[in-house]
Amino acid sequence: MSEWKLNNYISVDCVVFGFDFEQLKVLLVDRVLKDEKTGNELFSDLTLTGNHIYEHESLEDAAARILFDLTGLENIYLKQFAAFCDPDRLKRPNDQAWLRASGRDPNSRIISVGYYSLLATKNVTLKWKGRNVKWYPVSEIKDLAFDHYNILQSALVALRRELLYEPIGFELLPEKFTLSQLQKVYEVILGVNLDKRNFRKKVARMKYLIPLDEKQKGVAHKPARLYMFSREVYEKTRKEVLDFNI
Amino acid sequence: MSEWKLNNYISVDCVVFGFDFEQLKVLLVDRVLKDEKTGNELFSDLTLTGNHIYEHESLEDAAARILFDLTGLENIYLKQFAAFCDPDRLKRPNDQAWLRASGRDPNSRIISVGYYSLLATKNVTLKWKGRNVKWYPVSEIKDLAFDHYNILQSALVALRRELLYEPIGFELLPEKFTLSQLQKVYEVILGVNLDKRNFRKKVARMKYLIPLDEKQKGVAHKPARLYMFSREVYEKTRKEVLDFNI
DNA sequence: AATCATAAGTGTCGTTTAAACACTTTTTAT
DNA sequence: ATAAAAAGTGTTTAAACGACACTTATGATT
Repeated sequence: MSEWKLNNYISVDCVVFGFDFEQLKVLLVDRVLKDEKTGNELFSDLTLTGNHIYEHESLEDAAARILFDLTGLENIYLKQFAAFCDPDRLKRPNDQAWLRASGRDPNSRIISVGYYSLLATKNVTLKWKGRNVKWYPVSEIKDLAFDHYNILQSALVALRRELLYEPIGFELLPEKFTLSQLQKVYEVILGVNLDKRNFRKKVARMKYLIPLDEKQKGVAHKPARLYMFSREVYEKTRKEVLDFNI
Repeated sequence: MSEWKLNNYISVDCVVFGFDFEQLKVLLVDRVLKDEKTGNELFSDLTLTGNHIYEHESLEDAAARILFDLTGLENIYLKQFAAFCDPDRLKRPNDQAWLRASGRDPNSRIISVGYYSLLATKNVTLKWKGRNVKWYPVSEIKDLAFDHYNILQSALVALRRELLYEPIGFELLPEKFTLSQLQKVYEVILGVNLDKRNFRKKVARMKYLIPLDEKQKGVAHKPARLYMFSREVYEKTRKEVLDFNI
């Protein structure tokens, strides 16, 4: 057993969550491996969006870069949630073939740090035209390449927990949103049904949720009032709000 | 800017928290650098306990190994809380000298994954006799080597948060403990004073806190009833308990 | 043996939050 | 004009929170 391991590679995997007012989605890349000579497709599966880090780049910067390359957006909500390091995490046959085909030592060890980010899908125009990147409903995903299914599940757990205790639901919505849309965020991510009146009573206590003098337009029902999230109010009041749920 | 970075080193840093019924403490190593020729001490400062990972070892296993080497204990509570990757995290003069003296390229990049662990100091006999490892009160620590002060603060934030939402206070106490000792855990870590009667009402609702037919001995006051934590009851009831504090 | 010092242990009340529950209103589409 | 769709709104009961003070059991001291 060597004292420590050289040639560990560090990569960042981004679990890019998106919300379209109906479902929680995640950005996945279609990984296609073709036979070098014949050009026949050997296999095709899906991966999270990820990349190795540059030499003078922090993990956070690498994650932001990946997101920028995908969406052209900056200052997206990004949260590191875990590091993945199982020595056998890239040892499945497809993954080994993929590593060989892309010129990497299939025995090298790649440690990956996971970030999740939150977006409203309608804010996003996917930029990474060179590859096949699309939104997929999280609930329909059965398996992914590498250990990415595991990473995704781990991101989901972290997201649920974060959502329960921090105001991050807004990050999955456009700047202006309705209370029903916000409620749906909680319902979809936590997998529960919430009572509309109780939900509204609860959010009414959140000072950082600012009602606007503006309503939905073009909907075939009573138009809802729009709200926005005020980060300033949140930062100001977060210390007061800290209560100890022992 | 290279496509990705070779020769990243991965290490694990363990923030080993201990509790002695009075204070929160942390295990630190006295890092002494001596001049190669004269043997004079060039500097001495404190680091967290950490190590590089072995070739076929997961991060979790590496953290458990470090803990075992320190204390001889297994199955200690261990929680990964963050990865530290700032490209300049080892660039202070002492750190550079230390890396050179220990035969490492001072320009190599070391990415460190942080774990914190929880122990009752009275359960522990420190084993790592070769080096100077001791408990230090967390509240008295002003600076540490490398970016370890930053890592420690980050561990503290993670610990406080975890303590608010999960029953981990027990991990800092002996198997059998009194309610006042448990209350003290919360008070010290969260930095608050709690009302004894309200605290007891609250913990009375925790089914996994088992009162024993046993009392403290040898104390110069009314002896307290002893309790223990039941992991089985906790696992059974945790799903019921999940409520959504939206 | 009596007293002291120390921490354990215990209950009430007013306030806040949680959870269950149904109807009216406003808009667009037909 | 009417229908369809989602917005918006209040009450009641139960549980939890937060503030607050005295009695009890033990070992130490005299």
